[in-house]
Amino acid sequence: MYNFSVIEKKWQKIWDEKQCFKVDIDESKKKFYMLVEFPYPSGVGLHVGHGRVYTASDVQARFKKARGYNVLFPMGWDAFGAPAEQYAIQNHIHPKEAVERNIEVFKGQMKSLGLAIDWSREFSTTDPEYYKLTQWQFLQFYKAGLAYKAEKEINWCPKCKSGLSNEDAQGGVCERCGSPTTKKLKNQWVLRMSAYADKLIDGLKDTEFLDKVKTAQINWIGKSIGASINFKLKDTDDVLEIFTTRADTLYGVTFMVVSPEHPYLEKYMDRIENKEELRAYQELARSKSEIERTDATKEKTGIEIKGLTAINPINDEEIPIWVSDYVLANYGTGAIMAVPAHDERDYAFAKKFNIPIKQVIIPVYIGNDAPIEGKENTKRNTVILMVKHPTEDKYLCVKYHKFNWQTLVMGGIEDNETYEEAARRELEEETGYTDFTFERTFDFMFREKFYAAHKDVNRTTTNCIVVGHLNSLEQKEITKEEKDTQEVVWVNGNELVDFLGIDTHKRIAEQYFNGEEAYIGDGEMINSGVLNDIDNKQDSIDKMISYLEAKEIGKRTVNYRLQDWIFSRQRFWGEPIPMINCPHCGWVPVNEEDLPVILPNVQAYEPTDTGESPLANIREWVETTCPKCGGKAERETDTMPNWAGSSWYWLRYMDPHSEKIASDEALKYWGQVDLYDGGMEHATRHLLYARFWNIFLHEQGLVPYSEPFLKRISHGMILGEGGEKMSKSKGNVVNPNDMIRDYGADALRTYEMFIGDYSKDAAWSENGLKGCKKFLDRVWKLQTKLNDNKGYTKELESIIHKTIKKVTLDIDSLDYNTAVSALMILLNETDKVATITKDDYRAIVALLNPFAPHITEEINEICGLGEPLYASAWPTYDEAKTVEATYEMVVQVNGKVRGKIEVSTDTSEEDMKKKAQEIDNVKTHIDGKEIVKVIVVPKKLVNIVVK
RNA sequence: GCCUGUGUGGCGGAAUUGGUAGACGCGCUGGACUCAAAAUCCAGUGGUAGCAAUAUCGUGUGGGUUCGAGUCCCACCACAGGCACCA
Repeated sequence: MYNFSVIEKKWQKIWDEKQCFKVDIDESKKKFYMLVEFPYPSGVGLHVGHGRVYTASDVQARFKKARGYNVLFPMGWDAFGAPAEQYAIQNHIHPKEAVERNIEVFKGQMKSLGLAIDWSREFSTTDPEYYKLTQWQFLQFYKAGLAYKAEKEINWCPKCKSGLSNEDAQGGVCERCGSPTTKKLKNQWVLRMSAYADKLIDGLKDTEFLDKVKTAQINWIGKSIGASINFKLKDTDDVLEIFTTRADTLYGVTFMVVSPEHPYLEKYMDRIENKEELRAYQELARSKSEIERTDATKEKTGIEIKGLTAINPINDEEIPIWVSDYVLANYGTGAIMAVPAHDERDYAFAKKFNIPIKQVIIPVYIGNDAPIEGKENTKRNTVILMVKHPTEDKYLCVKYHKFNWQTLVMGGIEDNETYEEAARRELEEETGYTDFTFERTFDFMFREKFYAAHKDVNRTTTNCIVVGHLNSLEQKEITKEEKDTQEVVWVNGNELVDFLGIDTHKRIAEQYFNGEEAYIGDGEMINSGVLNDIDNKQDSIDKMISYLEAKEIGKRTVNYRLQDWIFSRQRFWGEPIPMINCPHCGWVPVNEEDLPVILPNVQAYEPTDTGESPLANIREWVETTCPKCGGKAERETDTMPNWAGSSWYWLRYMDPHSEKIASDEALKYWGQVDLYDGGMEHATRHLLYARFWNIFLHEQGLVPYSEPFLKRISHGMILGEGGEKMSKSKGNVVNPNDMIRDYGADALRTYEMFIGDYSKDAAWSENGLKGCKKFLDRVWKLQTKLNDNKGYTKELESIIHKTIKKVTLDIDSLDYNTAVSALMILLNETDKVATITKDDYRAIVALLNPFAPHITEEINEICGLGEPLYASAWPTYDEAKTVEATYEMVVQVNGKVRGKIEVSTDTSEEDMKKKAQEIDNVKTHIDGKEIVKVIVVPKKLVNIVVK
């Protein structure tokens, strides 16, 4: 047979020595920039999952190269940050050494996979020449006013002893170690990313990111349009500013809520009567982890502030102020107007603390008998009664004889009557019961529009639901008229919903048993002054905001969930932030010609307990002179987050030895990344940071494109044989080195492409890998079948053209698995012929080359099939020749397959119909039946419809 | 709770976008070669009934549209991922 290990090493050496994949700017060719996320060189080496991603990128790169593109396919190392540092701490070596060692391992593994990488462009984010430019770019942010130092409540990981950005603390969990994060007040460098929120949303239009990636970004940015409204603080000159998307509900405000961190609490502490209680609550909130605090399912907590109230600017009502941690300090203004009737959270809070609920939007339902157009409409206020039986779990209903209605007791409210009075009167009139105890009314009323058949008019009722119970079943005599029209029925609680015949009454029963909910839907405005009678949300919001703006008590405002980027880390292994703190001049940037600020050698690089970077202990490094006044000054000791180096690395590949980010020529030629492959976990971190960074560079005139990446795809994971995630503890980790040793890189690559849909997870199967090895062995063995004929073998011609077409289109659309399968089909066809030509063989190895580059080059060379494949053009196909002379025509009767027949491809529709009906089995299904119609799909099928 | 996805043989997965469901591979069964095993090669392989031709059921569940539905529409179920008190 053949020794794949020898062949693979041979070709890897040739590619290296001849620099086959080294690229330069070539204006005569179209460029293609294939980028795959560069790895953190950790100590464990590559995973078979990496193998899948790098192979797919490599297939793409080799394919595009063969198609005539000038392909940039680079690789580098994202070596600052946690993985390298942790490896170093655990193994007691300097991170720099650890990184060098790990890079060697990674690079060796990539080479043994046979990747067509241009290694002349390799760099590491930890190279001083590279991080010099990272620091330089930070200074550009600083000079543009987009980097600032601020005392901020930030996410803090107690285990890593470092601050984290919002993106690094998603879900209240540290991105590095998984511990729950807390909040800490720290002086931090921050990048003003929030100012780019709209640009980050708009820019997505110019990209071809996967929809789920776009959605994730848009959700993370969390744009919401609303209004900010100023509530006067009573007896002060201050206003409490709030943000709301529901300005339409301003009349429904019954309390305010501020976050425990709100500055007014400190400012007015002297006036607050329940200081002790407030302090205790603030302390409680602070001590909680972010997960505990933001758990939406937990019960709401809070306290009312005594001695401080607000004034509703729309109606001058005095409104109590509460403190609760369900209001977040870092969103909006850290304060809200609470409208319990129309917000779930406010409703839950009001219910718990017995705060009044004021409905300002009333839902409108169309009754079971819809209003009839043209009939007179009358309006009525009504009460509907939920009356409980004195001793049993039964509820009072009435059954109307005439109209077959089954309802709760109900009736109109007369002038000057309270709900309770109306309820008592109706109860007595309709049922004779008098011994009634009133409990409450529902929080929400509703309107119903319907046709009242008994009066022949349309009605609009405004309904209040009264809840109470009877103490005894004593009944007064009721009028004959009432008796004749209806009958009193007691219905069991569990049968009530089914018993009631009207949707609105069913709903009442459901709400009675399950509890009411805040009404957040559309409806008609009530109790709302200037807004009354508007019947939809959006109009109400618009009208209210215009009104507020006219009166200068509020304005239209946009709010974002996206926060500024916390850019300081209290770690050793990162880019030093090139800033100097001078007692006279304040923060002064390091002179650009003094860059890079080199990361010094230290004895201890473990994080400190003081919340300071380990760099702070190196006095000779910290102590420096002020670039401005020359006096004594100190360096910033915090370092950059590990996302800094990855926020511009794709630009560096374009020209990795430039003094600048890259030369203008290179930036212009390579432009945007055409295809960027990476994990979904970066959709809202790296991808957002990188886009922000690039948009900024573009605005500074430093790069030609605003959006860095044209197309972003994401790949599925490789799972263990059982379908679970590979992990050491499960013992199901597959080491790519072992697979390469046992089956060869070509087999591993082919299998990883064949394993399944590239965008989806797939379970590893060593038998599957063996199958692909077998396939390559069979391709190898075709050598024995070579003849001296020219061109394609006649019997194979059509399938070869078809396969070229299929593989070409499939690689273009990233359907690698079906491309491999098409090649397997082609191979199976070659088994059916006695001998093949060199041209047949050349086509097969050329198509297979991106997947299995070593073995195909070897076959190509020893059989003398042509130029080396790495330097050859992709095979072409003739569309006309992809069509075969005959096809199998399918015949259906009533949509069921009843026969198949081989016919010539140029058979006319008439002949198709005729031939279809000649098939014996078709005849048996249509004999004696009437043919209704015959459907013909050219070159495919005939369907005979019979009755 | 909300937003994305995804549900197809024993397994990984195909299906030209409404036209033969299960391509291709794995596994399994039988056979050839071998003293034997491995490797290799050949044949078969969704369920049920049948010697067979063939019939019938079958793409998470239940409805619907259509000559024809894995594919389209409605409702539901399950799983995965993301977000989650964002006012």
